[in-house]
Amino acid sequence: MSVRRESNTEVRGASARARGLTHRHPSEVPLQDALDAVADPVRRTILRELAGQPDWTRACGTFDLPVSKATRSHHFAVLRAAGLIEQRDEGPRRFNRLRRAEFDQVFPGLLALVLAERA
Amino acid sequence: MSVRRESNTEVRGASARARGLTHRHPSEVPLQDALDAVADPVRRTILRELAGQPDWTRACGTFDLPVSKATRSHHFAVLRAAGLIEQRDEGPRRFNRLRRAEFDQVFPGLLALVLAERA
DNA sequence: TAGAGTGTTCGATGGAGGTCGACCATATGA
DNA sequence: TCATATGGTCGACCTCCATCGAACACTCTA
Repeated sequence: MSVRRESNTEVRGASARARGLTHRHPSEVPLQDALDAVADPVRRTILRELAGQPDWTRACGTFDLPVSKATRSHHFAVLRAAGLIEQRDEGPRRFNRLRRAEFDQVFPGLLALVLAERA
Repeated sequence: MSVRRESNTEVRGASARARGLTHRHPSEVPLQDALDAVADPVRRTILRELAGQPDWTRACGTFDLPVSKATRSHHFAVLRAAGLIEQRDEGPRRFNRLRRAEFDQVFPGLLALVLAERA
């Protein structure tokens, strides 16, 4: 019998993993960081795939990317730091959401260029 | 007496230097190149300075940049290849013009973000 | 509690590109 | 023809970052 066992779904309070998740609102992101984030082709692929489906339906591992697991994780961290995506843990998986409106308000047109890219 | 001496102002036909000038219309520029061009802070400084004054009034050497002559020349070549500027020789000097409308038509909003940057 | 699945961290590596000094090319004017 | 000024080219260097394998951390289920 453990003390203070809340629930296995972690409804209340962040899990140990989620606590390490540092998000950044687009309004706190320098243009330099936004451009750097968007200048990488792998990251643009992530953004486009993410835009093609509803929020919170894509875990990090479900993206079709030509890189290793470690590199993939790195790219998601960059996108998070650039205010381009939001992440939420659900069990062992980490689901993603494109911060479309927020990002577009700070950097109007930039995300649209990425999503319109035929690649 | 040289044969076929046109004029010293090179009104007709390009000068030897100008002939080596390879321009690229924004419509032929991949998004990757546009983003790479704009992701460099020195190049953004050039674009902002250029936007602050009328076309064809700024020679390459008149920009206040924290880099050497060689590096400066490199940056102008990148901007030219990205369809962001147009260059024209006038005597020994090379004058610049921001391709604002053309670029904005292909990459709407991108240049505006750069010019709005407070830096 | 053991195992499987998902994702991160760490250290190392390789390549791309920004940077420079030196030299070269062109244009103007004395 | 020479001197000066502007700008480009070349080769070398160096830093940053994308990349990887391996090990680790967390979550769920048996």
